[in-house]
Parts: sequence; C-alpha cells; structure tokens
Amino acid sequence: MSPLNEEQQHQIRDERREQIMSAALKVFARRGIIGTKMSMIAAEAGISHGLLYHYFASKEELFTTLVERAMIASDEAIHSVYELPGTPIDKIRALTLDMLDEGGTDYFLLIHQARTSDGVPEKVVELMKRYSMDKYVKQLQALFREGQNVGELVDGDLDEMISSYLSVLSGLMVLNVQKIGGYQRPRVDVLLRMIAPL
Amino acid sequence: MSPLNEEQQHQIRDERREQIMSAALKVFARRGIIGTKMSMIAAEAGISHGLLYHYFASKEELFTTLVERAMIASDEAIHSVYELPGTPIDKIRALTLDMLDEGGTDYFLLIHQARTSDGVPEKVVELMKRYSMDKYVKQLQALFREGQNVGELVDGDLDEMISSYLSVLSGLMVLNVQKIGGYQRPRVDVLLRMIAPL
Amino acid sequence: MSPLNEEQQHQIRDERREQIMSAALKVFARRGIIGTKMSMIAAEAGISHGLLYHYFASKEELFTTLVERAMIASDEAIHSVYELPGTPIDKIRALTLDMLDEGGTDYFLLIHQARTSDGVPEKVVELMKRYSMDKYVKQLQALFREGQNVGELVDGDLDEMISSYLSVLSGLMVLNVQKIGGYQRPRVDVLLRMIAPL
Amino acid sequence: MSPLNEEQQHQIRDERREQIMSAALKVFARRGIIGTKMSMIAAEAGISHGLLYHYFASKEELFTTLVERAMIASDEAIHSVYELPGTPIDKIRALTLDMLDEGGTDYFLLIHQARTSDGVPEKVVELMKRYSMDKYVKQLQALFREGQNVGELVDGDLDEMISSYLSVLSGLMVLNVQKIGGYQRPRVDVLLRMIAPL
DNA sequence: TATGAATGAGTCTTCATTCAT
DNA sequence: GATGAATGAAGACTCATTCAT
Repeated sequence: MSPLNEEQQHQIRDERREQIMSAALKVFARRGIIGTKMSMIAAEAGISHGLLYHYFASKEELFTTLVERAMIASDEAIHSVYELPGTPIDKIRALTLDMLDEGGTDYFLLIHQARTSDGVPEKVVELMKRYSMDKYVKQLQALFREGQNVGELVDGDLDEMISSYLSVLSGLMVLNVQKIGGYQRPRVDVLLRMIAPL
Repeated sequence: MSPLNEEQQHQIRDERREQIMSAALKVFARRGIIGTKMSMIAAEAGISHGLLYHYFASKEELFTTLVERAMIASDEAIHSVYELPGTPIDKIRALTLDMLDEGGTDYFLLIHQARTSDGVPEKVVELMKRYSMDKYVKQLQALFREGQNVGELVDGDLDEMISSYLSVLSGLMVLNVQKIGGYQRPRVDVLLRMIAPL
Repeated sequence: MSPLNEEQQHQIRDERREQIMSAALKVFARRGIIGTKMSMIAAEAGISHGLLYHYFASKEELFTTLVERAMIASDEAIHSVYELPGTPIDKIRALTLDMLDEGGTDYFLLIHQARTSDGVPEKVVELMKRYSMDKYVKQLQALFREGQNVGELVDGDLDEMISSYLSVLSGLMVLNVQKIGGYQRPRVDVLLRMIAPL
Repeated sequence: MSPLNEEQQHQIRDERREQIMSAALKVFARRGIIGTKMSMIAAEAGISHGLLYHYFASKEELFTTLVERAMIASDEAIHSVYELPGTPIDKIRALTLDMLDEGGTDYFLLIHQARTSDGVPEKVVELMKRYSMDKYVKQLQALFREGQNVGELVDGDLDEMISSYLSVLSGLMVLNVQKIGGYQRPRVDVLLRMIAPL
C-alpha cells in the first residue's frame, strides 16, 4: 500500500491544525495563556499532547498564531457592519447583538487575554500595542457620524461615544463567557439608550 | 530588650496580617490565583515568602480569607448607598462612581477572579454559588423601586434593570484595571441614560 | 508493472540497508548515540524516519550493528598494513596517514563513541570489554618487532611502544573530526620521531 | 531564633555554589552538555534538582559559567609554566605531566566539550571562537623559542611545533578520562622525542 | 518572629517508536 | 516498501511549601 498522496496529507494536516486551533482558542480565551495547560488543549482536541508539537512549535507560537488570527477576524467582523442593511442604528444594533452573542466572543476574549494577562509572548505584546481599541474606533467613525447626521444618535464627541460604547460591550463580553454568577446580559435596546436620543 | 507583652505581640501580629492581606488583595485582584506567586505577594508586602506561612497556611487559605472579606466589604459598600444624601438617582450616581473608581475596585475584582478563574479553592466555589449577583440585586431593589416611583428611573422589570445595570458596571470594572489598551471609562451620565427617562 | 522478483527485492533491501548504515555511521561517529536523533539519520539517508524501522528495530540495534561492523573493519584495516610495500617504518607511516586521514576515521570514531559515551547499549559495552586496544597491539606486534630488528624503531618494551603510539593516534583522530578550534594535525614525521631512532 | 546574619548566609551560598560547580564540572566534562542531566549534577552534588535552580538559572547558564572559569584556569595553568624552575625542556616536561595528570584535566575536557559537542549555548560558541588553540600557542612561543635557542628543541617552524605538540597532548587528555578501553598514557620522554633533538 | 535554603510535584517540550494508509 | 501522523516516556524548569537557623 502506498502512502497517501500529497494532497491527502495536506488535507489531514490542515484539518488537524484547524482542530487544534479551534480547541486552543476555546481554552485560551477562557483561561489565558498561563492558566491553559497544553494537556487541556490536547484533551479538548481529542489528541495526545505530543501531537500538538507536530503542528505548533510551542505554546507561545500557538497562542500568537491565534491572536493574529483573532485580530484579523475581529477586524473583519467590525468592518462587515457596513454591509448590513438598514439605518445606522440598525447596524449598530446588529453589531451589538453580534458581539454579545456567544458566537464570535472567543476571538474577542482571546484578545482581551492577550491584552491583560501575564506570560503573554513579547510578539503579542507588540501586536497589542499597535492594535488598541483606537483601531475599532476609527473603523466605526463613519457609521456613528452618519448616525448623528440622521439624528439617530445623540450629539457630542464622536470618538468618546464610540469608545465608551465599545468599552461597555467589551466589559459585557468578558463577563459573558462565564455562565456562573448570574450576570444578566442587558437587552440591546437598553444599551442603545446610552447613545440614542430619547 | 524586654520582650513585648502579650498585647503588643498581638498587635504586631495583626498588623502583619493586614499588611499581607492588603498586598495579597492587590496582586490576586489583578492576576488571579493561578497567576499570582507567593513570592509576588511577599515582595509586595516587603517580607520574605517564608513569613507568609506564619500567617496563612497556604495560598488557598489566603485567597479564601480575602474572598470572604471581599464579600462582606462589597456587601457593606452596596448597603451604604442608602446612607448617602439625595434622591435615588443621586445615590445611584454615587454608587456608580464609587464602583468605577480605582479605589474600591480591588475587592470587586477579587470576587470576579473568584468567580471566573480556575484553580479556585472548592470552598470559594461554594461561597460564590451562594453569593451571586442576585444578592446585590436584592439589596438594591428598594432604591431602584423608589427611583421608579419618583419618576427618576424608567419603568419596567425591576430586577432585570438592576442586574443589567450592575452587569454593565461589572464589565467596566473588570476592564478598568488594565490601563493598557485604551479602554474608555464612560461618563456616568451616559451610563445612567440606560435607566433614566430622558 | 510486474512485481520485482525475489532477488531484486533482496537487492533493493540490501542497498537500502547499506544506505542507512552509511548515513548512520556518519552521524553516530560525530555525535554519539545520545546526540544522534533518528531523524538526523533519516535526513542524512534521504528517507523518512519511519522507514528506518523497517530495517532496524531500534536505534540501539542500528548502533550495535555499526559497532560490530566497525570492529571488523578496523581489524582489517590494521591487518592490511602487512600487505603494504616497503620496510616496517614505511608501513607504519602509511598506517599513520591512513588513520589520520578523514577517510577511514568514521569507524574508528564510532568505536571511540562506543567506548566513551553514555547511553551505549549493554551489548556494545560487552563488545568493548573484549575488544580493547590490546587487540590492535597484538596485531601490530610482528610489524613493530621487525622494525626493532632492522633498527628502524627504538628499542624498549614492545607493547608499551605500540599502545603509546596508538594512543597518540587515537587522540588525534578524535580531535581530527572537528575543524573548529584550530587543532593542528602533526606531520607524520614528527609523530614517527617518538618511535624511530634519530 | 533570629535568622542567620548576612555573612553566614553569604558563606553558605558561596559554598553551595562551589559544590554545585564542582559537581557539574565533573559531569559536564565527561558527558557533555546534552548527555548531562540536571539530576545527575544534583545527585553528584548531593542535593535536589530544584536547588540547582536557586543557584543557576538554567543548565546553559551553569555550563557557560563553568566554561568561562575553565578558560581562565587553563590560561593560568599554561602561564604558570614560566614560574617553574629549570631549563625550557624541564618546564615543558612539567607542563606535559600536568596536562596528562588527572588533576587539571576536567577543565580542559570541558573546553573540549564546549568546542565539539552539540547543544552548546551560543555564548559559549562565541567564547570558543575567540579562544582557539592559537591563544595557547602564543603563550608558549617564548618558552619554545628559548628551547630552540639553547638547543633543547629541534629547529623548525615554531608555531607548528607548538600546536602539533599541544594537539597530541589534547588528544591524549581526551582519551585519558575514560579508564575503559586500555589506552596507554605514553611516557613523557616518548612524547618529548617529537620536539627534542636526539 | 523572620529568613531564605531546600524539596518535589507538576508543566512544557523532545524524540524514539508505532501504525494507519 | 514507504510515509508521516500519532503516542508517551523522559528531561528541563517553576513554584508552593517546609524547615534549619
């Protein structure tokens, strides 16, 4: 029996990589880089810990790779808000829902971990410096400005409004992950009251 | 040198304990129980790590003691809102400011850590189960109800309003600690818009 | 494609075996059994590491096989000195050059590794015990005795002379492999001065 | 009971450090950096492996520290030959004996390991580049030149003579450590024949 | 009471070896 | 026969905890 052909090999490799990254994301996002043991990731992915090292040279590399990916993904997520239908407030509502939904949360949390935990690789620290919330703020300026222009958003300093709103969302996202304590996810309309005229 | 009398001994002991707990709180609140090394606490307290074990049997015990204290303290903090002068919205504003100020944050953060991190002692997990946000909500029902009655707060489900508002504050507190990324602390008036009629 | 007949199969198998042993010799000789990874041998041989195990059951077996071969080969090398033309001193000169030349060094170095490194299989340790330098000494007694008889070598204890000379050569061989530090390979005439009358 | 005073602490620390370095030297010299396990050093020093890390940050650091020390020591050893009594050949004889004696061998072997093994820290590689045999050769030029002048050494290229002689000694030192195989340590007079006129 | 040397369990990482294809 | 994915034992290193002084 001849060995698998190159394409099959490649496919297996790629699938495994995805499987590992997906498992790692889940764990890293919740427990940070220090709190995460490679054995946890291996268990989550259903493979041996040794195999992790066929795909990623180290815990740091795995973490860094995920952070890079997360930055791209969150970038795109924010960006895609412009494609949505409706008025500015509709888009903001959709964005808000999206951020608070379980779905895309992990990437965001990972970035939070990358920003706030110890033991984060130097490279990630660098990435984070260049990738602060300002970036998101800038991406949303056009949307919020239009909202002000059409009277759907309150007047006032644009950047402050955006970053305040994002901060509230960020905080909720961080709380969101843990079902434990009885945090209540506020309804979107309540949150929008902060920025919408009454 | 005459030996200290018993009372003086006691006093020194108590001061040391306070010193250690204060240092430990600062570190645990920011780094969680896993991310905190006993040597960090010792350094923060300006003593040798060996000495810690004269006062606390283990890292777990120290953490647990602090959590118990934090629960009492945050309880009192919430409770004390009723002593403040002014109308309900004034009191809520003051409470909000208090929670977002650097000052009392550590205890709250410690509870957040206790609730969300790994490696938390079983006893603390038990404490947390019995001490969810509902407790705070109950404590604030009277205040918020009065606010609704006098027309300072919007109508609607009382408990949901309180826990939503607390969740937003909680999220912001968690973000608050890290100066890093460019999180913006929203102005109190903006936050109050969520619960106050225009 | 008709399957190869049995003889062809055999031949391929033997060639592969040779190819692997040749690669392994090169690596083991320089890095010892511990410092050598199976993947290095596979890379040197241009095959996958998995394939090694079709030909040799383990690293130990591969190493042991090579050592056995090396012992035979060095035996023959020493022996063949008698076939060379010229007087005893001519033969010794040729032997010296041969040992110090890059060429046949690997087998000798492998034996050195087998003798001096850790992690050497028990079986090899046994082999080495029975295969000390005495063996070489015995093989060279006739040659050196003749050298003394014809006055080309200094008088004195024969065995001591041989083993001293071989020790010097052995030491130089060990140094020889590494081009790094600036070891100087002494000229043969200088070395011969140790045993030749002036 | 009060803790030890500072001086006592220091003394204990220094003694332990020496004890560890001495143990490590013994093991590294024979087995190289890869073949040496920290547990071997700990065992040799009679302490736990954990304690090693109170004194040296890593295996690499320990190895590097030893190599630096060895370079200084071997430097001094060579240098001290000039203090010895007697004619040049007497001094060379003494140096030879010294190098082949068990005593100072470990440092030399460590340098040999540093020069030839894998897994050597980058810093050591750098050290070695700047510290080749040329250095020893230079230090001995005056001695050997004088030997030629007084007719105790053969004429001919000075540097080549020195480095050839040192290479022979080096090779013997490397063999010397292992009692195993039956290597014969040549008598000094035999070795001196390489460089002395009949 | 106070210090820091000492220990060892637990985690990351490497690599010989196995095995499905 | 050939490949490389997969496993797990073993070694480097960290850190909570103990203990002599």
